[in-house]
Amino acid sequence: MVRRTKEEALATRNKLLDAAEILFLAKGVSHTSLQDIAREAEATRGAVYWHFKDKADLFNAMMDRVTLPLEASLEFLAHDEQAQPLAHICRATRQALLRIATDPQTRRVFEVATLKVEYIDELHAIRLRHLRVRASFLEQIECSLRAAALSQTTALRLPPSAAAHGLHALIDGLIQNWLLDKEAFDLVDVGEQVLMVYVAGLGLKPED
Amino acid sequence: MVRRTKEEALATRNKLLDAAEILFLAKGVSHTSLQDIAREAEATRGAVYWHFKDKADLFNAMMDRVTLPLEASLEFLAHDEQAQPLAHICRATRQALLRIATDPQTRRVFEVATLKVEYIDELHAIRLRHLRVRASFLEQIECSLRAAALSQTTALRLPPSAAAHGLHALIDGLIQNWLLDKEAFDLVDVGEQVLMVYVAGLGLKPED
DNA sequence: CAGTTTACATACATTTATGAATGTATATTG
DNA sequence: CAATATACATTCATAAATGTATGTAAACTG
Repeated sequence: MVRRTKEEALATRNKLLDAAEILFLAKGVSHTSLQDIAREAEATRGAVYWHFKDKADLFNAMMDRVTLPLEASLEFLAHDEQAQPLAHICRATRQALLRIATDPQTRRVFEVATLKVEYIDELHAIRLRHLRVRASFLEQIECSLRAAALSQTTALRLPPSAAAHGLHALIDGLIQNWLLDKEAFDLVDVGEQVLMVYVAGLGLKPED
Repeated sequence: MVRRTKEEALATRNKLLDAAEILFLAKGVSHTSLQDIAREAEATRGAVYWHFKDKADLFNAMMDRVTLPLEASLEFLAHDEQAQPLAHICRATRQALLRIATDPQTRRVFEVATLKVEYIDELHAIRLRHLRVRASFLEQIECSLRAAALSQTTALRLPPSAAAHGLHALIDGLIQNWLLDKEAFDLVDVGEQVLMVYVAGLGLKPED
């Protein structure tokens, strides 16, 4: 009917993505129709098909709203030379866990991405991005661990690559398990504690 | 047409579940129709609906074929009083990782359960079981950690509950990340190494 | 060995999602 | 201010999945 201005169009797009987040979380991605999303956003499928090619495209856009800023901050941290690499990892981890635990949108999208979607060819992009982010994260951890060992003049008890995989698995596993049952434990507190334990196990002393 | 004997019927059922495993893995659960499964198993939807109430029922049956024996062995371990609780955990973990890494059926089903299905109400059973198994696992770990600390007359650096959550997250995270990219690292080797690191970080000496 | 149940196959009715096509009123542009 | 592009809404055609209902031949049972 009424043609919208560009701002209004952007608002419509965001309402569609908001609706998608909520419905994906509640019913799963593949059990949510574009009709459902349009209805929840008080629009029609016409609007959906105008803004997005199909459901996969909409899904990726939904992911972008959350992960793009997150990846950006990760990149930022990666290029930031730190005097205390270990404390740096701990702070970054703590911040990430805090954000997941407290920001509803981040939590919603993470939960959708881990529990409410099937990693299939159609959504291949999400898998690729997941792998890319992980690779970059692993690289940074490994680098920081090497630097920390060097500055403490101690040898890591593990090859740095394996040590990094373990640290990443620890954090990742905590997040996944917390999403599965948020009452089970406090994500930020337990996260900080077990991270310290793991780092100590590697043979490193806590900085700061 | 031809009525089958009971053994043949069981064989049909298993062929259907085999087909489901393969198709679920390839296309995701919700993008696999019962038609697809019947065709892959060289049967018809009639056979599917005879053996299973619907897709959710079939999915649960598929899970049962793998997880029931696994849970059974877990229960078995739980009731087994061990003189060396720490070594006990390590052996059990190693065995689980080895099974996932080497048994194709176990790997398929784990991959489906973690990456190829949406945790929604319809499949609520899988979530409940997941939580139940996790709770039982956590309980056993916590118990073993306490026992190990006691026998070594050292205090854990963490409350046992948090320590258990960390250990579980570590193993779980490793499995999930390995399933995401099996070339990235060796599940059994890295698993064993990082487990040792974490345990050491808790303040425990390796037994055995 | 007749009756019953089993283990499916086939056919049907219904629902639902999708994508494309078309319509349209208004913002935007030159 | 005319022309065009935008931001949708509506309609249509098609495909596909589901559940149920029915058919059936052979296995099992008393």
